[in-house]
Amino acid sequence: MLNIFREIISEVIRESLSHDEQSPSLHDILIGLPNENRGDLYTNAAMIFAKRIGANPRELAARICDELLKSDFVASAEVAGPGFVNFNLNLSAWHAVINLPIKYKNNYSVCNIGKNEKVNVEFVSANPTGPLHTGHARNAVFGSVVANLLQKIGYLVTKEFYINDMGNQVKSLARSVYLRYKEKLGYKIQESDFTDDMYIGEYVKDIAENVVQKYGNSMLDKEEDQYIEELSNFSIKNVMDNILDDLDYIGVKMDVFTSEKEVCTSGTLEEAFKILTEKGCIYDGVIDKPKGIDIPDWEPRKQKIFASTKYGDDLDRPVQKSDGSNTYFAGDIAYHLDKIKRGFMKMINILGADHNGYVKRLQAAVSALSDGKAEVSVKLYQLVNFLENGVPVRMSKRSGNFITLREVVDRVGRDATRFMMISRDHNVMIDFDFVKVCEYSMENPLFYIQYAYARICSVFKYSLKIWPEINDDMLVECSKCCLTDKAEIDLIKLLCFWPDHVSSAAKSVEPHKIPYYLREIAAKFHALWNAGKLNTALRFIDERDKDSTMARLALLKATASVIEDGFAILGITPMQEMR
RNA sequence: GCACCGGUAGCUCAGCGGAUAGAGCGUUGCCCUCCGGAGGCAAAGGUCGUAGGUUCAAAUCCUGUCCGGUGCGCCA
Repeated sequence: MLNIFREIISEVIRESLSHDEQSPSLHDILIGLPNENRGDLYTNAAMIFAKRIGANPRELAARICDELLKSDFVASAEVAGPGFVNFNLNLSAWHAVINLPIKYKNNYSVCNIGKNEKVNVEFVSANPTGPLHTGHARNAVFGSVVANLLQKIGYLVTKEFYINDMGNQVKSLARSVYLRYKEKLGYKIQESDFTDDMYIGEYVKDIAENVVQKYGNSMLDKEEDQYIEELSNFSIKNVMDNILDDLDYIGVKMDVFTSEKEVCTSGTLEEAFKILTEKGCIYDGVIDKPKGIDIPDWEPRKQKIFASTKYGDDLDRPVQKSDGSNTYFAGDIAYHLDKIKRGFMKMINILGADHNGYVKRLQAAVSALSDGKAEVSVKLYQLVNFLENGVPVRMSKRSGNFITLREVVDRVGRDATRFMMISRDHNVMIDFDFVKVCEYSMENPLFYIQYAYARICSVFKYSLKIWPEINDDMLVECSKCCLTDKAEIDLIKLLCFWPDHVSSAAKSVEPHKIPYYLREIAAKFHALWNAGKLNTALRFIDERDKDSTMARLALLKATASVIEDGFAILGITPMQEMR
């Protein structure tokens, strides 16, 4: 619907542009809801484009008004202030909007801004050394919703998990499992046998049990260098199975898992080094000591370094340690080359805010590898603070007493967890209060939206008892002339902007806009519900008047459809009743 | 020292170039002959951390500055 008006406005601007200038795309034209008493819709396009055209904004606005008025949908239009165009629609325009979500269902918000371009969304990518915890929960939900949104606007999305199955942490895991394994077989093990880098969660004992099942006591007499490889692989497999279950538990399904080890042994790493060396941005040198922080045992060390400052980083970064082995960064460079080779020119990585120092070097590497053709956008999300009725829950990773993703979901449910994790801008810390998240109150927007949906379902249940024959096609076809009240039109306006909001949330990678908007829709619905109590003419069901009931049911159907679409994006199941 | 993020109503947060800055909670006062009151309506409450700058227009963009969080050589 809004695009009809965008076309008209765009046409006016196009006529005024000289031929060599690019005409504005429809997405560049803002149409919004103005404040009360200024009309139904407004656009600032005249002011935005006046400068480029060299025209007077008010004159351009006047021309836009003239063209808008030619549309059957437009009742009136006027220039206001420095060049705003405010315009009002005929009721028939709003009534036509109602049909769209009913007819197109989840496709109502689909568009093709992405033009089927491939996008890789890498998220979670937890170390395979233990179960997912709370930080991963935010990561998982954020990543999956971003993927859903990008899909909506026409990108071909691949959801990917990078398995860090190399390096010391994997060996530590194997050593930890080995200790528990010996314990299972009757050896006395002290807590002090576990060094700081080792893992002491209960899951380590579970893996050890599996080792006993599979290997019996055949591992017992082996030296570390004999068991470490076998046990690492076995442990990683166990932990990854667990992580997959955890992801499933929170409603996340990955498309691709890529192993760091495979990337690093497939020749991609050498290829990446070759490309970067040919570009002259790999050299042997010494990193300067960072200023302003104390590193007591600092000493200069010669190592292989990537000149990431050439591509906007603050410091050059080592790709090899002084003993000649590769750093984690080296593997990650190879991994991103692998993504590029698989055809991803657009990549999104979801990382915790504690990785902020890593962003620039990664972008530098991708830029260098692809001559600036590929781009990786890193979305950092802030911490989640867990509270128990306002009191912070203490966590310590070392003691193994951190909260796992599974515990959170067990406690408050999958939908509540997902909603809470996605309801804030990723740049903002979340206070996740176990008590409040479960409350049935206004402090819990999820409940409020679910309640709206359940009420709509309830109305349909009731009305179908009276007229069992009513179906979606009839709701699309029926006359909506009786829908004239402000409360009704207000709700329709919100439904009208739904596709706009989805694409704007997707383009800016800001999924939290979805829950906020759904809350607004729910609020308008609840207002309408209550309006029917004061004014019986506004009640949804009038047993003596099937026609006006159908019109109202159509509005409710459209509302329910948008809520369903929004929940699908968020990965949440709408509830038909709240009991 | 440098980098990234935040600083908007008593509290938790939206808004991120547009016309009188919004919502929930909390406070105060109203609304059930109801298709689910687990709701709704209204009032009070703000020089958008601060100082400059750009613009017809700044909470929004730029620069400085203050406060809070995070990170900064062979951890991955």
